[in-house]
Amino acid sequence: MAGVDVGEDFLDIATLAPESHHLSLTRVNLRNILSAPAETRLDTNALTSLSLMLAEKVPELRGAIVLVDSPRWPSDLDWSKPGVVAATHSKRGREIDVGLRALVYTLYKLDANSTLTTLSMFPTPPMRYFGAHLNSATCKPHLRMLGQELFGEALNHDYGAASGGVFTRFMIAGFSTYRALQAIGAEAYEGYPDLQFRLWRRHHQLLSKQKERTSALASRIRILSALARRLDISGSGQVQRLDEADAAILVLSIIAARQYGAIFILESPYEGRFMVALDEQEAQRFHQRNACRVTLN
DNA sequence: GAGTTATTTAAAGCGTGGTC
DNA sequence: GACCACGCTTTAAATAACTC
Repeated sequence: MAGVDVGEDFLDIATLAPESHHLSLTRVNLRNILSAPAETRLDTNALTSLSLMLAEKVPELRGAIVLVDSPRWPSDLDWSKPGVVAATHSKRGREIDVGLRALVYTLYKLDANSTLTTLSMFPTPPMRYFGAHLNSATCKPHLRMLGQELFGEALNHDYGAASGGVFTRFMIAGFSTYRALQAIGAEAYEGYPDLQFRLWRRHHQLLSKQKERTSALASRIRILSALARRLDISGSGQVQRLDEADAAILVLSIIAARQYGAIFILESPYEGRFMVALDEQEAQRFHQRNACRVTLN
């Protein structure tokens, strides 16, 4: 079982091996795909380099269930088709996002005292956003290498100047991570650390990363430590970064949900699959135990 | 009460300014 | 020069606050 927090330059991976009671943290430097050994460079490519790096640095990932904090593909493309194919199933936003909002809204309606009110998610941008960033002269070399392999000839199109913020540019690394995980036999799901922290915080405060930057990490470490204690898992004390905390909550909340909560899987053939871990109380409100699969569309 | 406008929230990174 | 805090970038949706 593993959780992956995706950044432009790094993947932070939290793993818990079967029967193990220790959480391991690993940071993978994505810029290292530029320096693949010369003897293999001809036979290999950026996505293969990434999967080799993952398999070498985190061998437990082979055959693991992995939650990734990134969407699987641009919002206007169809994941079910090979290559770059425009999606036709949904014109307004992702089905996964709509499904998640409905889930959170239902939980709120079932408990008026719930602190879980609405769900704020940054929308996944369409292909033109990623195309414009990848075609920009200032694009980071390792992102360009990954992007060229992901999108191929679709990048020959003129997407205009890269506009807007760079918030969601990290998703190029996310799309690549799904491919690399697939290549090493991992079963990947999308996950959302902020939602998992809110669902598992119990009486602890969860402070905003944006507004209370200095206390945000401490508030997350308190939630992780409490959860790890309940599960009798060591190693949560290593968490020193927000990225590590995000990776750790993904894996710990899923393990906890398997023991005394419920797991929801939102599945869309066009967008991929999303996993949510519910704490005991929320699971009881839904009269759910173990896992529940919701097929979208 | 209906309609409009403002505010809030998530995501990662970059540039600036202050301190040591 | 290194390090840290801070403000800013985008989008969609829910809600709060406002006018008429």
